[in-house]
Amino acid sequence: MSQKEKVCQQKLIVTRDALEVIQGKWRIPIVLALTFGDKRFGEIQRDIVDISPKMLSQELKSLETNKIITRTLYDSMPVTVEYSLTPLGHSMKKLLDELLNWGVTFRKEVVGR
Amino acid sequence: MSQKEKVCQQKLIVTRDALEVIQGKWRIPIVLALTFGDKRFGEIQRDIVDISPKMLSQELKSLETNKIITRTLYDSMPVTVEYSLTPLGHSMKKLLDELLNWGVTFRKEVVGR
DNA sequence: GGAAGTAGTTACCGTTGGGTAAGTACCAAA
DNA sequence: TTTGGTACTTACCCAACGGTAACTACTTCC
Repeated sequence: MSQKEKVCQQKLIVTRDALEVIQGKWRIPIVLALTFGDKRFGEIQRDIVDISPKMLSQELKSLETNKIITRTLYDSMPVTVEYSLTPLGHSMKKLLDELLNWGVTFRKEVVGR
Repeated sequence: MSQKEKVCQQKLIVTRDALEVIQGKWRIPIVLALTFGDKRFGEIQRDIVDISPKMLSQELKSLETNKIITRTLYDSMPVTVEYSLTPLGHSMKKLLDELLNWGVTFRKEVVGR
């Protein structure tokens, strides 16, 4: 196997690992919403209007187990829960920026505006 | 709605549009493989060892309709087909780099190398 | 007491993403 | 004529992703 092919193989492995974690319709949008500051369940739901509470709950859990966000319960009245990005979550910002950037490019090229 | 919330909304819209195009297990890996040069069907299959011909064919078509790759048929003996990135496809390189970068970070943090 | 807001959970169901296996069609070399 | 290489397509099936709707539990406000 050539050097080039080896590099290709390694990049593919790492990229596919990363993809597994951020796959799906909702995980990236949730992380993006949290880059604007810590938010409560209801706030995220209001940002991402068409996500159901079931999916939001499910995806928040998945992001928590992958150490991308943390869940903090405040014993206030009424009980509130805040979600925030971990350092690992914050480390996704450049990735999110590039995704947004490319989204703009794609929009111009294909969608036509 | 505050200025911040408006920005959040707009970013969410564009990002979700972009996500739709690159979603799934295989599209990003295929594009990544093609950043190493134009390739034939069989070559991509050898790079991404566990992709089935069905999925490869299906995802190549999807990438073609979204103008990310082009399909060129060479009337040689035997007939060969080459897939290559369009300018829009090439514009994904920074995104792929960041995904790889983050993949490395994630690996260190969670998988534990 | 009833409504409304907090943060979810549960049950049910349908679509689609993806896997397996086999088949197609063409050509070349042995 | 059989094998092998090119590039797929087709049929079948299952699990996971995601949607809808209803329900829970607690508290405060009216």
